[in-house]
Amino acid sequence: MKPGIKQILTMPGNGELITVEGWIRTKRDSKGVTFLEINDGSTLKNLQVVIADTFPDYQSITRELTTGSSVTIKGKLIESPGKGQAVEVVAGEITILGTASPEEYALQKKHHTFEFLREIAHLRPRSNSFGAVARVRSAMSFAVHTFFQERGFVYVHTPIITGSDCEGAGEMFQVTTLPLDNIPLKDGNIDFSQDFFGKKAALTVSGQLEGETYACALKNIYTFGPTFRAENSNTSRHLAEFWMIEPEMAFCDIHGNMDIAEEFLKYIFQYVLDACPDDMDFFNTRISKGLIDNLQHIIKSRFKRITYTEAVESLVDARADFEFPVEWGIDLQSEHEKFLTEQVYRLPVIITDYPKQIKAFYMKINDDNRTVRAMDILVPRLGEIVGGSEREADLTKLKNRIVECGLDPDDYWWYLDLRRFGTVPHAGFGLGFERVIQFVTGMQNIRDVIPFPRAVKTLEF
RNA sequence: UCCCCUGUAGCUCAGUCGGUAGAGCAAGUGGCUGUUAACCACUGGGUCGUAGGUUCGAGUCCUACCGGGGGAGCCA
Repeated sequence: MKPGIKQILTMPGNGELITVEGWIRTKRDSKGVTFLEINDGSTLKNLQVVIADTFPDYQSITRELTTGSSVTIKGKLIESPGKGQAVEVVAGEITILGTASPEEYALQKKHHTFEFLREIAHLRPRSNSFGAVARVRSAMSFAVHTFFQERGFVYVHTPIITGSDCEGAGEMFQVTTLPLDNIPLKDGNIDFSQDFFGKKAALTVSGQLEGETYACALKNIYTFGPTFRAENSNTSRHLAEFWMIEPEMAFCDIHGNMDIAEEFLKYIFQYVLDACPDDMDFFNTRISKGLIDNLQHIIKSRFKRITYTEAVESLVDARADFEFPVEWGIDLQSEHEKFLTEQVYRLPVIITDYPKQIKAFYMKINDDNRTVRAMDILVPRLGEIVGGSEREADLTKLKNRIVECGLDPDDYWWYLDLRRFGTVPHAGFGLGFERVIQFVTGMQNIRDVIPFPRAVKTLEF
């Protein structure tokens, strides 16, 4: 493979003949010389190409070298006499692969808002911000795998299409091949026996239940894949299609669960700082000032661990003017979470032992019979970034909880079998990948950290 | 789904008391001996989101709908 611009920029400017391939970001003319900034996505940085007016067909060729056009340029790599860069290329041979009409090409060399760039999602990866997000997202994906693989976790592919109507994590997108203009009915209800799977199917809202089955065989597993929620939520923190990381560990309790989650987040943060210094510097200076210091501070600190009861006490003691009054039993609202992470602790906070009535049926019930072994990690600005728990391993208690939650134990027959045969204490958590990217990059809107966001009434690309 | 804000040139916005539109950037042309957010001069560019309504007259006021943003709920 020919070296990309990232590599070229590290080479000595000793006159070696090289080939640059990329897209023109800007062109600057002076009398007698034209400067191009070429970007190929390998790095945030551009490579400067110099064209002297002695170049054959100088006038006509520089006219076509507009922002956005694609080129192959052969030339000598030399030390730059200018101040802004160590090396530059003296153009010897220029091939214009594709022009980009300045009157029509939307992504001109000026500042654009993220809202505008969202409307040209097919071109926005050619901008600095979205190139940087793409590289950071890729590095973070790799870090997810290296973290778990280094620790012996098995990567399990849980299904995208699920038949269990009862994962309970949110509204589901239905999957069907039934003709929507002529749905077969039986006794007035939709006859799913005629559908592709012979029963009602949907896109997964979580791979957790399936993940537990593999943890109860391979001990430590993780999933990392797309997840779908048909919630009508329109916020900067929600997507209808997002990527989730869900580790599940057998022979592990809530404390081991918290340890892994904290270690994992710190690992990811450190990895990105090491792997993407230019991009992170860009986010630090252009998107969110103080971002890097904050990440480094978090990496060095121990996350604050408190129980739900302690959290409620501290919120009550604060006597802050909350819109939603605080009392034991309520689910913590955004304002409460922000108060804890931004005012009280100024660090990620792990809250454990929530009231059972505000948490899912599968969480292990504590001896007090009113709280469960849940653990959520809250971070400043974004709120909940991790949700997890030690799972109920006792068959009878789990059955009772299913009934208590108004669910039908028959629907969970295979899930209950995990407790019927060789049950073990186990725990796990789910982590929204895009939220972690938001946190690491400082990007405000979740729709700008995924290439093609899917959200309510949003499916153009 | 609810609350608030918003929609004017390719982009970001201004537009006063209701009198038929303006700036910066981008683009085009010309200039400038090496620029780097280049610089200087000039030029072109508008169905004021859509549909109604009030009015002699609507970018401006009213209503509905659509799009965008922020917050809330739900959650990851």
